[in-house]
Amino acid sequence: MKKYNFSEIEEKWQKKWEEAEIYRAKFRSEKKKFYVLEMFPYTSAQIHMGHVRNYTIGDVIARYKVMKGYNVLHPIGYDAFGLPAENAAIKHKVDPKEWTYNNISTIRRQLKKLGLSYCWEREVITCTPEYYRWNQFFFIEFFKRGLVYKKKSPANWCPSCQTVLANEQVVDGKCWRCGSIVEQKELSQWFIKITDYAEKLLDFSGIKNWPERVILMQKNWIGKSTGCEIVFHLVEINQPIKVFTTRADTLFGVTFLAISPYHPVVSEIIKKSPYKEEVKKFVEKVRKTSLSVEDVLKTEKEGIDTGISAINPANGEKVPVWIGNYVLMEYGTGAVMGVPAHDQRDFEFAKKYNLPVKIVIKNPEWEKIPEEIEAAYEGEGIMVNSGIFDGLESNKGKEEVCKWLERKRKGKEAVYYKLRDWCISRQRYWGTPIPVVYCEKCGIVPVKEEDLPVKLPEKIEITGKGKSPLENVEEFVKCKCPECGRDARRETDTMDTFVDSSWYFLRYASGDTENKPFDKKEVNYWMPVDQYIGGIEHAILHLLYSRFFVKALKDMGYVDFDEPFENLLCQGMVIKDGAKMSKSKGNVVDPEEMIEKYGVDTLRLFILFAAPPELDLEWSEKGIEGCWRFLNRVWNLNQKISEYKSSGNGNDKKLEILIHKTVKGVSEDIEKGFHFNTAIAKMMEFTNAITKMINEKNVSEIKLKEVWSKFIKLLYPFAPHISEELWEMAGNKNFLFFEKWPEFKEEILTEEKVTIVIQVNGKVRGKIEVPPGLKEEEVFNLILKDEKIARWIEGKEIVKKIFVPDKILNIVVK
RNA sequence: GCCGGGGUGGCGGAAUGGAAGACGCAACGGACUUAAAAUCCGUUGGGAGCUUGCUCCCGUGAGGGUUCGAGUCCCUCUCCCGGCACCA
Repeated sequence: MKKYNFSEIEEKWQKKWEEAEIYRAKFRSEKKKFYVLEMFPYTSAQIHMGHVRNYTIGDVIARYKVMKGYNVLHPIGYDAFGLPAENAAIKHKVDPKEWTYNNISTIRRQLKKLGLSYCWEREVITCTPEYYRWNQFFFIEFFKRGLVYKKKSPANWCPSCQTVLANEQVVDGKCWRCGSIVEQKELSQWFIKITDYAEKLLDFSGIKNWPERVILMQKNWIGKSTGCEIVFHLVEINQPIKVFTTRADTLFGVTFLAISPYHPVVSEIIKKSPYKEEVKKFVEKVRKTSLSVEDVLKTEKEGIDTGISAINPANGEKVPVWIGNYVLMEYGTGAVMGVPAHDQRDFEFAKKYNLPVKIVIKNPEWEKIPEEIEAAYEGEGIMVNSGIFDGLESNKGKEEVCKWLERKRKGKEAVYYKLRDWCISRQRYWGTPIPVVYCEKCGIVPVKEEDLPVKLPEKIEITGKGKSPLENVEEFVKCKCPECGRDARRETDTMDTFVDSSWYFLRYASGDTENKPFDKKEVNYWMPVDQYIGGIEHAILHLLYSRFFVKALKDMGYVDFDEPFENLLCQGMVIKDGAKMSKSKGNVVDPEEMIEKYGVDTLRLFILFAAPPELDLEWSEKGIEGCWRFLNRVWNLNQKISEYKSSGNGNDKKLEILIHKTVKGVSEDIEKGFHFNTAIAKMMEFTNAITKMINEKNVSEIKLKEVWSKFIKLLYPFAPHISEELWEMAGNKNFLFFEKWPEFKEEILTEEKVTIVIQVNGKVRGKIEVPPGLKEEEVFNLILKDEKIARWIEGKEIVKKIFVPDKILNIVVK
């Protein structure tokens, strides 16, 4: 008997598939399409098990959908710009481009080894001028419509390296390379106005099936809150100041105002404050401290009395104005009303500085208003000490106070979002140059469309010192103003790589990309992506930015749909010994080694079988051996079947039911939630059962061969190489890829016999084999003859019987 | 703190409110072999009983509830994982 020689088989079919170009996607408007997409790999390293899992899931779906008759698009590309290339350049003196392309060729070779059904002709590499040119094009389109703008914003700055650091390069508030304390430095940076789309991004009605948690995470990230904008009056400065609150019902409990050290009015306050020096010192101190997340949390609430006072518009009361380090400038109005009795932060602040606590909402659990409280009461209640609003429910009070203020022109209803504009400036080399020119006369001028792309200069020196590597490239910086033609300077910031990944899926979906970002007609045909697959780590940024891009492009008339990804599957991590695979833990399993040892089909099968896609997958060498054994059994069974001779046909019907059951099970497992693990289990059950039947020699060879060829088709999306080989061995000349997925008939599934479970008082007391479709009475009469069951009913009063046809009979006795 | 998700054999994991533990791994027994590996055939949640292949009891984090019947639905608690977090 010939042994299962996986390496020979896999090499053979990968070559044949490539030669026949079977995966090339074609635009065919009359055919129903299916777009399967996996998040493209970052070109910083080799392929790891996480990628194998991601791409295998996509590949099964793609192959299955083709067999189901869809016109499938299944592309791949490389996320090729970004920091790692530049870091490698600094560390090992290699050219970022060379480094990136080396990695790409490794990754491409690995992907091909995995036997994935990609349309390679559509490969996208984001660091090519052919691609990033369109990043620049869209930037300018956005610019024209006021969707990009420049503003000062703090950036992480390492004073020793003299460079800007990305958030991930700041470790414990220190520079990852030299360990100096990272400072915040105000830099003028480019922003995309994603906040204009906050409301549209909160609308998920165009999405069919995303994990609930991803939608939730996006909603929280956007963070819409409806409340009231209230105008206080600053007495000594004689100007108004706005605060935002979601609890206008607590307005009468305000005992101070707290404003952010970054608030524009601070300079005015310093001028008028009786404690000028102290206030100035405090503000400077706060502004110096690092803004990293951990630090902010650790920082204790601190503030300083400015000596300035404000008038509460509700009751004309004068309250002190403080500057507080806990007031964010980036959210709301940069100033908050302090209500210690009903806000825990304000409470802590008030306790620390001995500010009064005034209760204006009565907790229903209180019998009377307490003299003192130990914590703020943030719940609902009845309004007290609130003038005309006394006795009103706080819930209603929120709106009533707001309306009342509106009539007095001292406030209005307002909506605020946590979402901030998207900073796309990177003071880095390896990215898309921002296509803008600075002219002394004309100011900020976008590069003309016909002059795109603004090419990234090659072979430049990257030291990691100084602001941006591009600033030192004279030929790049020096240019002419597109408007007036005078000497001008080029922008040296490059774009965030999230810009690249916000529309790559549109580029894939376009056959013709010669002189345009994509072909509208083709993109409208293929899009939206029917199934997107990737890691949960992109739940917010990448997915939100892509949604924004598509919505903005729709508004600009480039596309006709408004969601990029209709269905999303977030696959779990591949872990070993309970931890994510990583070099530092030394628990990495190299996919290529596994392919060498067991073959791709076995690797794919194991990775699909070991856990459902959305759960973490524990790597197990023993587990992969189990899948290896399964494929060998399939291989050996195939030989047995090809040599099988028998005239018996007693089990033909049973075999027919078995294959229909398997087809149904596998199809449904794929359809509802991609339960590949149970689909594979069903195929294993099938082979176990068919083995027995072959040994019994009671099936006809015609039936056996017919059923077996259906099974090979089921196996194909999971283990395509071996399936294709078996298919050919059976004498077929065509590729399995173009075969129709087997169908099942429900009526064949009605078996000759069903097992009815007999329960007495809900406990299983027996089971009987009967022909299907028996009535309750018939079943009951049968069990009376069955001693084992009957003795549980004997001498008891039958209260009632519950009967589920062909399934269960439960007899309730007393 | 807030918001999600989840606790099922020795392990990975199955179970439209209807036989808990499919399938795989590990383990054990047997066949083949001089022997081992590989392969094939069995057994395998825990406990008790005897006539040794059958009977009964217990069992899905803990406690309660709904139901003829709960891993599944409801309530309380507990532990684990993930996200967010001075967002006014």
